[in-house]
Amino acid sequence: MMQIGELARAAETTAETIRYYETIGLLPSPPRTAGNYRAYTAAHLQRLVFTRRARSLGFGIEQVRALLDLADQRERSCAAVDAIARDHLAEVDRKLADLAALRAELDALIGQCGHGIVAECRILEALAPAAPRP
Amino acid sequence: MMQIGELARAAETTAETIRYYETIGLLPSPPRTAGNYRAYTAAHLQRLVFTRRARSLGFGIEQVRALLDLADQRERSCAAVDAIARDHLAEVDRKLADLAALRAELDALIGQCGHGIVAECRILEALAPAAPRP
DNA sequence: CTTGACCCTGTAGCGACTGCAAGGTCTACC
DNA sequence: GGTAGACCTTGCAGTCGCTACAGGGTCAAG
Repeated sequence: MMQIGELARAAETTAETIRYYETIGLLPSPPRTAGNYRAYTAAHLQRLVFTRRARSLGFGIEQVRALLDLADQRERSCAAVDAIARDHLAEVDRKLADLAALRAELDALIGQCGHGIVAECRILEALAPAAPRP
Repeated sequence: MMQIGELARAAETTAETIRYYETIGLLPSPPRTAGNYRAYTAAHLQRLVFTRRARSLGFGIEQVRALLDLADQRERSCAAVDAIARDHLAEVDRKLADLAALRAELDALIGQCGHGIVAECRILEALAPAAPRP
């Protein structure tokens, strides 16, 4: 039996996060000691490590919830697991593309700076395309 | 003089966002009509377009605030503008690297799925490295 | 018996909006 | 003059995934 701080260290997270996961029903409420402390087992740790790892891979809370549920149904096909992971990969690819496009635009913007005064700054001009040029 | 909906359409945003920018002091409070409607000019539109464009390039609200302040000091050197833009580019590069690393990890995870049952799913195993294998 | 490390609940805050409720105003038409 | 409908007003709650308190309780060591 561990208490919450120990569990947090073991899973490289914080007690606040663990309590948060409990309130949103992502992790089960553990039994309590006589002094009302949460008492965790290795099974709780495994579930928490799973959760933190999925979160660190960018899965959302609801996706993690679905993955945890699936992991409990050991006889089911893992097609649903695969689908969640592929959905998430597609989402990550979308974000990567967006960010790369943004980077290119930002880079072009910076390349235009002539290091003069603000009145002639091409970065500011590029940001405000409707600005009148005297 | 435009009212808020017209300004929103012209800047491709919403009235709610414009009012939000006003409450946080990013955009100035415009004069009001007799009926208490906000009355905007072309200058307001220009400032709003600037703001939305900077936001769409990923600059944070505080960075936009700084850029707007700088744009008003027309005689200053634009080195500060350049610095803000370069800082942001560095931040975007960091995010791109993080996301690319995450993508690679996720891709490796998915490649392991043998399409069997959950009990043997390598995706779930990879997520919970401490899981005992029977 | 006190110190200090740990734990408890409950609530507010972050960023950048978004959505909604309950009401006021303006224009057009009958 | 009445009314429908499009617009506007304020204020507040919700989003996501935590994080940071405040104000208390518990427990082992010295």
